[in-house]
Amino acid sequence: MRNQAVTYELLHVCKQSGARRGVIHTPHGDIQTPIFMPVGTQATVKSMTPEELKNDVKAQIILSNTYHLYLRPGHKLVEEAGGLHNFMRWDRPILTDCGGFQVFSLSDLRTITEEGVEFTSHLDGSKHFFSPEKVMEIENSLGADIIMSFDECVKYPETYEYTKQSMERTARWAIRCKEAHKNTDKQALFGIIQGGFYEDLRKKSAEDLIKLDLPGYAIGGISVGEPKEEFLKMLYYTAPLMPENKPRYLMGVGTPDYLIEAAIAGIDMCDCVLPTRIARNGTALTSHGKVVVRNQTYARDFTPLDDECDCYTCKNYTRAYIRHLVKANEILGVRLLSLHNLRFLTKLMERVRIEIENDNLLNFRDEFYKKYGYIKE
RNA sequence: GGGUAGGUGGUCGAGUGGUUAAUGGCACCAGACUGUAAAUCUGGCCGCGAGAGCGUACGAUGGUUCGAAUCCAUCCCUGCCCA
Repeated sequence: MRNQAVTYELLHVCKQSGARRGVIHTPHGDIQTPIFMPVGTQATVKSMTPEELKNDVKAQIILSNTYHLYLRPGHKLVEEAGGLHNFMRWDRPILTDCGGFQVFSLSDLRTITEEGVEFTSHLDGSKHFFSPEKVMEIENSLGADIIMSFDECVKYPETYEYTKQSMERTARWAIRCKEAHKNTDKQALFGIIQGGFYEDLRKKSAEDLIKLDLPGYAIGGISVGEPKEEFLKMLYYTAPLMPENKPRYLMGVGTPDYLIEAAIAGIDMCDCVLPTRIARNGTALTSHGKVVVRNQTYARDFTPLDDECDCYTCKNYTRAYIRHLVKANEILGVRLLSLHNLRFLTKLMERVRIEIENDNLLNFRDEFYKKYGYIKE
């Protein structure tokens, strides 16, 4: 094997749950896993500075997005700026998503063929074409430590036939991505397992991609609106199909319960926009469940968002004050809530890592669910 | 004192004889949000009722009319202009 940009080191397997405790080595430092990765689509985790992400959230790696940075400001510009790390002043690892999710969610603006995807810019209506080769060119310019191969994220529900066709095409695109990817010593290309909610397709997708011997693998196309039991079924089916000696990434997962389940299934990395999005919409994640702090019940609540949280927001501000900021449409409200929600999830994963080391993750899950207010599955 | 423009639901503001419990914005109340076209979107927002519906409402009072927030009279109040 050539000198790989990214490698995985397994430290411990939880005897109770089978969850993995590990380290991912990258050109911009190590990542302790399992981990939650904040999303910074447009080269910024909305409203957060890199210092806040490092010192307060304690984020080890963040995501950014091929589709959005290609359209604006343009990947060549980012390259000129010295790459994404330099451009946004983030010196820890970055992962860029390939735009496959945008291909899926902006579906009325695109046409998919074997060659690639023609789409219309949501910014100015201009026509563009993404092929696997083009996506690699962009991701190479951006320079993230981990880059995702170009895939199609199929919606839920979708027919067996279409899902099969799409999954096979995604596998063919992965081959082309691997061939087109230039900076293998600096950037690790991860493959994305698709196959919708059909076990045989998931299995086939995993097999096809594993043959490519990529440095890491992701599960895509779940957590797209399906019931939780469907999600869990696919998660627990697919994760064990993935190589044990490489990072396993579950894309787009986000809620505390899903993150814990992902760890138990043997997943190392998750990302989600949820904490920052619901922050902007006036909601906090807490150890006692979701708190819609914008609601009137908190108008005179002079306690922190979460009494167990160690974040800057919780150490300094009350629910009443944050509610006031949110109601008054003050930027600080968005920032304080974003910071808290992100810290809540990174802290949750810190705890998950400890519980794995202590072979106690299942007990922790039950405790967490009880306190959070989830009904145990 | 004279002239003039006005007084509409929490607020701003449409409506100028019937399809008006009354457009819209804001405020307010709640819900949603999972590889970010999201500081967004959806619903509610006079009272009672599960509902059909009933009751009350467009400054006040009195009228015209089958029917008035809309027309008439008087009164009250507000802005501006002139003395």
